[in-house]
Amino acid sequence: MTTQQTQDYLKAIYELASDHKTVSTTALAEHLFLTPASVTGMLKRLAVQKPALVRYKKHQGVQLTSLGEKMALQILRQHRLLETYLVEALGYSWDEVHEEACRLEHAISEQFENRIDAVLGRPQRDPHGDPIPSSNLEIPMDRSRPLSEFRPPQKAVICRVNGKDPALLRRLDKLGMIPGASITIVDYSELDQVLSIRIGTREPTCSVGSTISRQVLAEELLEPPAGDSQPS
Amino acid sequence: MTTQQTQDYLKAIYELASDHKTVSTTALAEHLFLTPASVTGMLKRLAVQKPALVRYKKHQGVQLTSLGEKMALQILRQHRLLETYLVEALGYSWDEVHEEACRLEHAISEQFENRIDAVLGRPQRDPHGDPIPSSNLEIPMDRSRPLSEFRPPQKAVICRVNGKDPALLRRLDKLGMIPGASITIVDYSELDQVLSIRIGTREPTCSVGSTISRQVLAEELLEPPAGDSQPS
DNA sequence: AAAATAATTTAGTATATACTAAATTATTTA
DNA sequence: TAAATAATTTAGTATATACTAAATTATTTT
Ligand SMILES: [Mn+2]
Ligand SMILES: [Mn+2]
Ligand SMILES: [Mn+2]
Ligand SMILES: [Mn+2]
Repeated sequence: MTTQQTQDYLKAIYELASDHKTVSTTALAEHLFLTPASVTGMLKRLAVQKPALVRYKKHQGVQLTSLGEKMALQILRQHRLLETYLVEALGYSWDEVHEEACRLEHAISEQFENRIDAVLGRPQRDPHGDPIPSSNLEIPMDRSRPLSEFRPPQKAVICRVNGKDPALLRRLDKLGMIPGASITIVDYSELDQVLSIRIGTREPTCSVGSTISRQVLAEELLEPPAGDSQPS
Repeated sequence: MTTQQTQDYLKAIYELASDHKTVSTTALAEHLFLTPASVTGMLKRLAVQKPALVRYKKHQGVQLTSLGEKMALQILRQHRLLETYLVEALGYSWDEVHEEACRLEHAISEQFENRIDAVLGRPQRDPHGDPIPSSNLEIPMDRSRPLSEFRPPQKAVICRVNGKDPALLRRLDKLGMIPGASITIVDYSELDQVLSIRIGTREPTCSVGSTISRQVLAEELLEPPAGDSQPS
């Protein structure tokens, strides 16, 4: 049987390994709120078991094997479906779902997964805009970038929010910086990296430091060179 | 923190101790599919921890302390609310819910409990007719008896079904022997303890052995001595 | 009540997972 | 490149929980 710990480790490795980069012991330890020593121990176990879930060589970080990645995607699917269900069906707010989903994801059956997927109408994104792996574990990659890389006068659409800190999420919700929102970068201060952003057509604009702007991902909206038709 | 094991032990002790009788090591072991030796070990731990969850003396079985009973009722509430939710909101059948609920009950938060309780309209009974402890952990006791104790020509209303064996539950469902059904005992065979029962006004009657009749609880329906008004 | 049987406990072991402190290896700085 | 710093691993320990085999205690039969 695959334990809760195993599942959370695999998920964490997947999340930290953008593309297929190697993940360091320390990064994992921080993400999971464990000591590096504990992580080393666990990684060895994951690497040694048959079939192996990770590739691990001392001092060189870990990677998921393809089985490990499958399992990570499966649990990620469960996590994100659950988050979506909690919001859509049970009235949770988006800052309350992470913890609950992180416990439930280890307890639900395939049947449960299928039922909530069906009730929700096979959603593609969770409340934070993160893509939900399909039932055959395919996951669409978008070309979003952190808001911190945008500069005036770019326009963009917010597409997802990293990080699960409830305070951050509540703040973003209050500002209206939620997935789907259209924004315009109106100013940037080099000195303190504060971005001034117009959300929709709202006034006044709001200002966010890099702590926030690094956590919010957006896709650039290219201004049509001429004409006034709606962009598709 | 109180672990999943602790919660399942407490629930099992509660369920096996009808009234407040003492529960034997062996009975617990059977109920939990563990060896008696393992149970002894766990009971010692539960008895010794501060505050104690059970009272335990060698060779004399266990009882819940009042804290242990509170915790058992809390987890029982979660179990039964979940079972109800799975049936009502997610389309499970009553033979599919036990296992799922027995995993989920350890993973949900108070918030989750409150939400499903609200969505369901504060149900009093789970799909098997078992009473759901209220949020302040009060549980109504009914005066139902096993069907095996009934004799012709008694009439009764089925009020709950013990046991979680899916095969039994599917059988009962097919027969129409579900909580709420009115029945009449039409025959009893001393030799093999088979009861013939009319369910509602259905024909033909059905016959059940003691394996089934011991698991089905019913409340006797006293025939009004005269008149044809509806009994309240 | 002795013998037989059943129930229960003890002793010793195993696994998964976490921790701390110390040792080692890798990377950066001077 | 040597020293300083950072990252990682090793070694040793702890906890919760389960198991098996053997020992003990309780109950039932003769
Ligand atoms: Mn988790
Ligand atoms: Mn999410
Ligand atoms: Mn359970
Ligand atoms: Mn039930």
